[in-house]
Amino acid sequence: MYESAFMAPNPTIYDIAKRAGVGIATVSRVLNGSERVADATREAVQRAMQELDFRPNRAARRLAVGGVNRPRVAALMPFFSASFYYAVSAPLSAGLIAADIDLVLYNIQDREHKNRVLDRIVAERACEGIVLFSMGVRDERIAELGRIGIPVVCVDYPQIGVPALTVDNIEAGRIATRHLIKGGARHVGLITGPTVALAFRQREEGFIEISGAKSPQERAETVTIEAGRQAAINLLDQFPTLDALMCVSDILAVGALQAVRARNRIPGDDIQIIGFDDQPLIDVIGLSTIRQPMDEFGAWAARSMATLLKRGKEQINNTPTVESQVLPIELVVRSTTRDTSGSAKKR
Amino acid sequence: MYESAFMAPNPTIYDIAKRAGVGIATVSRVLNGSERVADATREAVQRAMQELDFRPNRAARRLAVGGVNRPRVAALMPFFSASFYYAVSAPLSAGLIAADIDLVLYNIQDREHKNRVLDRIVAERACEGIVLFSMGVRDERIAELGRIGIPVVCVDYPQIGVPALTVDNIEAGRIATRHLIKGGARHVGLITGPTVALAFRQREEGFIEISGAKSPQERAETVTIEAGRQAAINLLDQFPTLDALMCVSDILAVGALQAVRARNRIPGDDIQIIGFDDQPLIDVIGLSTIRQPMDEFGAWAARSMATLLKRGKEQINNTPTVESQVLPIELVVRSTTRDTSGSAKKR
DNA sequence: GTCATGTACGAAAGCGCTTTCATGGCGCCA
DNA sequence: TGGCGCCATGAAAGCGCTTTCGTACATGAC
Repeated sequence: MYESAFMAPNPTIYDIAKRAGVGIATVSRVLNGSERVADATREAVQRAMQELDFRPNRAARRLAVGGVNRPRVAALMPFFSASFYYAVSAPLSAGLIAADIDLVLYNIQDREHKNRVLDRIVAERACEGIVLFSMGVRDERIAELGRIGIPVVCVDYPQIGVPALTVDNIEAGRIATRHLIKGGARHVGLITGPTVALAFRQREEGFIEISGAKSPQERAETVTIEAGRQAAINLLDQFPTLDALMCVSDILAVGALQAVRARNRIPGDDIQIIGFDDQPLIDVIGLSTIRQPMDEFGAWAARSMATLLKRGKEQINNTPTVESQVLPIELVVRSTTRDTSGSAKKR
Repeated sequence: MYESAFMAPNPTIYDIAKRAGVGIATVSRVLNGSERVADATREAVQRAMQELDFRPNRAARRLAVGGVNRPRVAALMPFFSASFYYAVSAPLSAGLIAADIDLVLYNIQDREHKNRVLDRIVAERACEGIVLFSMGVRDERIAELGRIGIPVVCVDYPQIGVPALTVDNIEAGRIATRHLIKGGARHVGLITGPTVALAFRQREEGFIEISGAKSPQERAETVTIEAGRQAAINLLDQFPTLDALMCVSDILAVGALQAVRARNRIPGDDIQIIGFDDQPLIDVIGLSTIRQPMDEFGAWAARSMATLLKRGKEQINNTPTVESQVLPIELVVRSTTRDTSGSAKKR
């Protein structure tokens, strides 16, 4: 396991009782702040607890008090994607609360971290369900989750044998690229993001499909405005004829926007820029983008989990009750691209 | 308690075993996907589970498997404040993960919801610690939390007897208002937000202190761009001489910005606008604002919790080890106000 | 000094599950 | 046909805590 350095087994109330020379009932009373304990005794117990670095076992406690067995689902989401974070987790949280399910949130930092978290969840039976956002998972683990009856759903990432909600990111990449070209672009460039995210890789794929593999591209290693700006600067300086930029995320696009302005070029006029997601505030910035329904991601995950948890037994019977879905995306034309087709939504 | 309608006590594996005519060990094996069960038996057990709507008790399970006793802290944060949400919970989550503490997130919808959640946490010993964001709590409950040894910290909201991290929102309100006046404003208006948030009320208070109680004001009932826009429209139409707007949140200010433009007035020129928080992307929008260090809010909460949990025993001894702090705020002048004092930060 | 009253505390019985260990039935080889 | 081993299964022992119940002792009234 991946536990703290010194695996000294936690002391129990028996250890405390022995050390303090009292019975376990008394230790328990001290633990729960009961009045009916002599001061001297209480102090002795507290000293013992301190010396042994005692910390009560929550599971045992709950078992004993008979606390309600409220289900708990773990949401694993990548740390890098700020845009996702709020838009998705707010409705997720709201939906789960409505279904009386607790949400344990894990901001996954990297692949190794993800594996650790999953291992723990399995080993400790820490949660009744798992929502995976925008990431890959080793199949064996998923299988194991299924075997011990922990339902899993994926969002923004397909996983065999698991209900998933996704959008067609390849198509989204195509649409964005075509839009730029229809708007008159002759030389389009790509700013892409960390390869961990399948969505980014797929948007990239759609882009290349339309614009050709030799189109200039730059990869931002983080999804930040600064990284987007830097990538755009590189691209712009290296390829002066560039007249359009597709960025695989709005945040990167905002950085690109700044870079373009810094180079005294006019966004939407002599150079087009498009992003992805349509995250909050992007509209007021005026960035054209491909919208994906991020709040629906969260809401769907909450609904699906509630369903799966409710009929946990059918799940055991291999009768999945939640279907995978592919949500439509939408081109949103604002001021950083030229609107050519009358069909595109103008905002 | 606040449990599901029909409080039929959950069936246990004994009930299942009896119904299926097997021993509890077999039920357990089925539950854990063990191979060593005859198909017929497995099916019988599954049927019984289904019929009785069995769902395993997590606490018992964890007790039995001896899962590690990783501490768990609950974060209660209000639903309305999108700006807060990401900026604060990302570093909180990161900090807690680093300390190997699980984060259970509750998006609090209203006062009643908050009370319910707190009651449950106390009754079920669901968490080892609690972080309260931007909200009020009945004192008795806080006291009770202390008695059973659950540490509490507050962020963006002071609470007697609890370490808290706050900013001086009254002073922030004063600073913003003075800045507008120094920039030449003769007639300043206020757009404030839901009264649940103490921070809003305090910024309002600072505003009134400087500008006088009879200054025009409008209250947005939600913290959304649209609500801010509407409030600004009302104000602008009702008071044509208004030449500055203080909005208690950036989001409201963005709405106000749109309203101002819609009325063909020039932000930063014939009408100044200032917001609060300096949330992500606000800089690229160019809004002047009072920055509060939101990521420090989350980081502090994580650090404090880790400390408090580590020395849970001193806590019992009433030796608090975490001190309350008041963080400095900062005026950030951008394009929607006039920069008069050379001291203000220009971005 | 006796008896009622109270108070501090320990023994022990669970809470619902996992897991080890023992058992009985069965197929298989000699 | 006897003996062997294997497999499915049940009995029972915990996991660490809370809580009831009863005991021992101290206190007060008479």
